[in-house]
Amino acid sequence: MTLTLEDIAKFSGVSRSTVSRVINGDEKVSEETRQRVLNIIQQYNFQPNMAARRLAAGRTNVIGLVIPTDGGNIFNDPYFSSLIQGVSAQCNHREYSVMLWLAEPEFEHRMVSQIVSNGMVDGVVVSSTLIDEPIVLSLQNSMMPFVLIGHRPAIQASSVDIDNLLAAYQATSHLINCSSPRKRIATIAGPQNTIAGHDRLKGYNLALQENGITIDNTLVIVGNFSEASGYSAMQQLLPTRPDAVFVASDLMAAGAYRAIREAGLSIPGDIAIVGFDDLPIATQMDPPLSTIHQPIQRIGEQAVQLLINQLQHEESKPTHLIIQPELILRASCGCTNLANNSA
Amino acid sequence: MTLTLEDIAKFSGVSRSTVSRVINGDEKVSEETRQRVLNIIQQYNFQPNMAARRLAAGRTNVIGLVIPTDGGNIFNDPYFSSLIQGVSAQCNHREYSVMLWLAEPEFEHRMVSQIVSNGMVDGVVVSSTLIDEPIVLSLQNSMMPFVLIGHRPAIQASSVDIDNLLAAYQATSHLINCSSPRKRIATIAGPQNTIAGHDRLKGYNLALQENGITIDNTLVIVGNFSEASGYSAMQQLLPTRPDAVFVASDLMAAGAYRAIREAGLSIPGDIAIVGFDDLPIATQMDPPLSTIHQPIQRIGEQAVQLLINQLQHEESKPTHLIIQPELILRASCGCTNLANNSA
DNA sequence: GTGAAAGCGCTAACAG
DNA sequence: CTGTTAGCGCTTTCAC
Repeated sequence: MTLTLEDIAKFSGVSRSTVSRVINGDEKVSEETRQRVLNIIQQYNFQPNMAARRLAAGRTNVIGLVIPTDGGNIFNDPYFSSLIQGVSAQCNHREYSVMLWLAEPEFEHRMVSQIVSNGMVDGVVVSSTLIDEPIVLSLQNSMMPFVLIGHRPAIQASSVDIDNLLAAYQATSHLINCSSPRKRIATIAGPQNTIAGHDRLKGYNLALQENGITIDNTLVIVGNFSEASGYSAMQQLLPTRPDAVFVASDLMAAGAYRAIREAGLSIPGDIAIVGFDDLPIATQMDPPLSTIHQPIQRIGEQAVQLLINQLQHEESKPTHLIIQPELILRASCGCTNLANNSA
Repeated sequence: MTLTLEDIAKFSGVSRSTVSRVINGDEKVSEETRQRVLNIIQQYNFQPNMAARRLAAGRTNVIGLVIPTDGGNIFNDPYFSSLIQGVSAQCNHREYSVMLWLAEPEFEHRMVSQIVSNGMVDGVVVSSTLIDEPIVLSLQNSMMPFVLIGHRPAIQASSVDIDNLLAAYQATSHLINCSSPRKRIATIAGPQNTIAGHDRLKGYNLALQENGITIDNTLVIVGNFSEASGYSAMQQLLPTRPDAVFVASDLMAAGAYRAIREAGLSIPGDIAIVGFDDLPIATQMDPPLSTIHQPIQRIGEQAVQLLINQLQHEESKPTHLIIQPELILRASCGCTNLANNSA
């Protein structure tokens, strides 16, 4: 039923190899032959069989996207959706397909051996949120090319990430110095076993230090990036009477809003807030949330680009893309300078 | 470097065929041989090469998940995230992998021919939101087994879906008859070229009819399921002074809340609301949103089950799973009977 | 129960 | 520039 190279060869009066050459863009085919074959291919809408191709050439034109789920319902956070979308879009452009692995811990072991040794993909993009991600280590020990989303200095692989530390530093500094300056700057941090959570807290600390503010541990609550955790973190924070909070994710900021509203306080009047991520909800919050913009989709796209370049050029030395953060000022920080506003 | 069947055969002192039999669970292998081979396999953590397997057997143990994106940034809606998660989880359990195709319209054609003819997947799950989804038609004309998410009576394929019409009927009826009954029942409907949008509007109409309320077209505004469209739809609705609104998605309900709040009206005091989807945000809205629960993740899982059963048993007649809706009563409908409450 | 042998559809030397 | 020839690693008759 489905056609093979052989059939196309027969139809166009050449050998199988020539058809293969045409398909793979080999230079050494006369223009005339090429056109003839191309026509036939198009006419029959011929698609070479991936499995055979893989077997013969060791290449699948498929990349894997690995997202560790850590047991949590990671998908309440649009972060991963955007990532998937970016990865997928770039793959479409480059004529690659994407194999998605949501790495539930229980299947992790089987998944890793699959990924690295059964030849389904040419390489993988790994969303490496945890500082100590076992999958990343396994990958490191394999021959499988991969690129990380999330910077991991210790790992010998390309990566793309936002500068979390700098971003948090800027956000916190802004709270301290903007036109509606604050004194008691709290933070709702992310989990400290994640790179982002860790670095963002470091950025917060740095900003306080540089502005001569001593760090008060009662003003630091660690959440888990979710709305619910932001809510309860804010409840814990309220008795300490902060007048500003740097929140390490927009989702947690939404939770903080809820707690503040319930306490009958106003934003930014009583408490100024700056978030992190610039999710779509940030513009719809009341008041609209000042936050750090993360071009998540672009990050996904760039990870794929790095990976494909690496696959095609056999480049050996890792590239590290660090994306510069951008602070988006809206109403929640009480800043009146809205030059940089958006939406 | 990586092992082959041949290697395992050598190590265990049998032939390649026997190893293959063991791996594929063929009965005709002596228990003793089986154990010996199994041990070696485990010891070396051997993974059979998928490409070779596919080529020889015509089976990949990979299913495709196709999500048409219609150009929109579909991923603001957690619906698709949950779907992906459900599909992925079930595939993990059944030892399948999932190939994800976000069908951007521009790549649709190429994607479809890939899907159906290059043998990367054994079958596909398609999220069929549009009534007239071209991909579904192409699939229909191919030999590729597939199951639909979203009911399509005209299509000869298994499907799983919620009973949108009944759900909308129940939601609307509740608004009319609950302990805080209403008269001017409006609706913010979904796009009428989607199955869900269409059926939910039908359910709304049916409920009005059955309760002897004449349908007033000024009380019907069509949105596109997004927060923003819910917001502007509600703005259009406000001048018509509805006292209740059935909103065809929770995201739109969030937008409606925003418009109502800005207009200085209260929920459910001035306007009662019932949403649709029961997204995580529903419980966090203020007041918590009464809505129709959709077990999206389960729907994804069941679609995979249907597909895999079909693949393994060569079943021919399509199965249609219709999931019964469940109305979750929270505070937004003004109903005091909170027996059914959640979260 | 087990092994030998014939491909699955393609790519990649190697000749010419 | 093009055709011939070996496989890639596995499954699956078909003998034994």
